[in-house]
Formats: sequence, structure tokens, C-alpha cells
Amino acid sequence: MTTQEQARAGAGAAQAQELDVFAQLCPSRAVFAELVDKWSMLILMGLDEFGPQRFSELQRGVDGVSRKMLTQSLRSLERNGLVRRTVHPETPPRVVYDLLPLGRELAALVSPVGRWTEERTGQMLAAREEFDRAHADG
Amino acid sequence: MTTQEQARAGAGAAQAQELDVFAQLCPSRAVFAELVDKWSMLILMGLDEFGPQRFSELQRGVDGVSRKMLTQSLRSLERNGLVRRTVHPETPPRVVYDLLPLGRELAALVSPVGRWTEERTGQMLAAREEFDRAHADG
DNA sequence: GGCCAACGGTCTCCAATATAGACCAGGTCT
DNA sequence: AGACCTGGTCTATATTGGAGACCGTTGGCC
Repeated sequence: MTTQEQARAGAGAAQAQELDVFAQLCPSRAVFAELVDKWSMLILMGLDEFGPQRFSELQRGVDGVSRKMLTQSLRSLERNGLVRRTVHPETPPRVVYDLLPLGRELAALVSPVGRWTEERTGQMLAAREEFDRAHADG
Repeated sequence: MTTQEQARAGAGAAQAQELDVFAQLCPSRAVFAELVDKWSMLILMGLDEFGPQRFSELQRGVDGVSRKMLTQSLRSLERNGLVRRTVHPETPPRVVYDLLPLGRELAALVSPVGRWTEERTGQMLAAREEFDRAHADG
């Protein structure tokens, strides 16, 4: 066992909660895998930045998402207690989604990732070009 | 066009860079989609928390990752300039991966998401139970 | 009345992707 | 000699994602 692995092994045990996203069978890993998803992240960021929105507003805002994936991601976020779905019984019924406290917490952590990506995209595209040049044949 | 959509439309134009993860065809969306991935995130967090590691150390540390996905995610991170791959020409050759400055920046934003997930997993599992109870038939 | 669109979805089909597991060459250990 | 470790690649199968049809209700338009 290497030094890093000793550190890893110790890390989990040291925490009172015993939850570890690095462990395949830990419930927190499953939750993590469900949250760390392109569409869920964008939805969360959208609701955080632009406030409560209807289904079709979200679909237009999160450009490129299909109705299927939007429904699926929203259900997942709702089930995990991050987002609230409210049906206003008008004709036609309005369905509005907004963030619950848990969702606002996560959005506050995730939005910086989005902004960072936008800031650093130029550097990453440059790195790609160099990588591809270096790995083209020789 | 709703108030939120006006806000959205204005948001991109207001930024000098014109990069927007919400826009399907923006390069930053493609980069975002590539980074926001279960395995890439865990690898980044692992390298940040436990330091430079070999391929097989990472495979043991990021529990459950297949060699194929580990290779693929590491190549992606390397190509985008987040991670460095160093081959030590010994027998057997040692291959060590470590974070570049770009990778350290992103890891600093992503690790909190992992820690938050561990902290809040309990609440999310509870929310699930309630959701499932409420949506079991009637 | 007839036609079309918007709403918030669901359903089905097909392509792309993830995972499991075999395989590989070179070298070490016993 | 035989088993094992290294850092992968390759293949077969399971899962997932996206495109687009469908749905019932409502509203506008001619």
C-alpha cells in the first residue's frame, strides 16, 4: 500500500460520517453520480441565476436539452429535494420549478464551475491544439 | 419573451467574452460537458487531495472506475491541459499523473461539491423516501 | 367550423456510450 | 517454469441519450 492509499484509507475512517464519494458502494457516491451531470448542473445554474421558471422556459434557456432529459433531470432534482415543482391549476396549467434550500446550496458551488469554464475555455482549447499537434503521428 | 429570457439574452451580450455554457453551440458548452463527468471529477478530486499518483493507484483510489474509462478520462483531462502525464522509463515503466495549474484551479472548485454531497447525502436520501412515498400510486 | 400552435409532458425507436472482461508485451518474484 | 504486476487496448454486451411522434386541453385566427 502506498502513502497515498494510506492517506485515502485514513480519510474515510477519520470522518465521523463515514460517507465517501470515492467508495463505489457508498450512498454518497450514487448521489454524487446522479448530481454531477451536464443537464442537472445547467438546470440548477439556470434556476439560480434567472429565478423560478416554467418547463418551457427552462427548455429554451438550457439550450439543446430535449424534453425527455429535461423531465428526467428535473424529476431527479425534485426527488433529491433540490428543486420544487409547483402546478398552478389554471387553464392551461402552469408548472413552475424553483430551488429549495438544498438546491440553492449546491447551485452556489456549481455556478462557479460554469463561470470558470467560460473564463478558461480559451486556454483549454489552446492546450487541445498543442496536445493534438504533439500526438498527430510522431 | 419572458422576463427570465430577457435576462438570459442580455447576460451573454453583456460579457466581454461572449462565451456562454447555456448556449448549445458555444465552445465553452462542449468543454463544460466534457469536464462535468463523474469520473473526471473524481480523478481531479483524488489528485488534488492525495497528490500525484500512478495509473493503478488512481484505479484503486477512484473505486469502481474501469481501466477504459480511467484511460479515457485521463486523456481528456490531459488534452485540456488540466493534468500532466509523466512516463518514468524504468522497468516496469512508471506512469505518474499530476495536476497542472488549470487542474488545480478546477479541483479547488469541484472538491467542495464532493464534500457537500457527503454532508448532505442524508438529507437527500430522506427527501427521496418522502418523494417515493408521495408518488407511490396515490 | 377548421386549422394551427403552445403547454407539459410520455412513448418509442435508434445511435452512441459505459461497463465487464479478455488480452498484450515486458519484466519480477519464487 | 508459472504466476503476477504494469499500463494499457480490444471486444461484446448493457445502458443511456437524443429525435421525433403522440396526447388532451386551450386559445387565436379566418
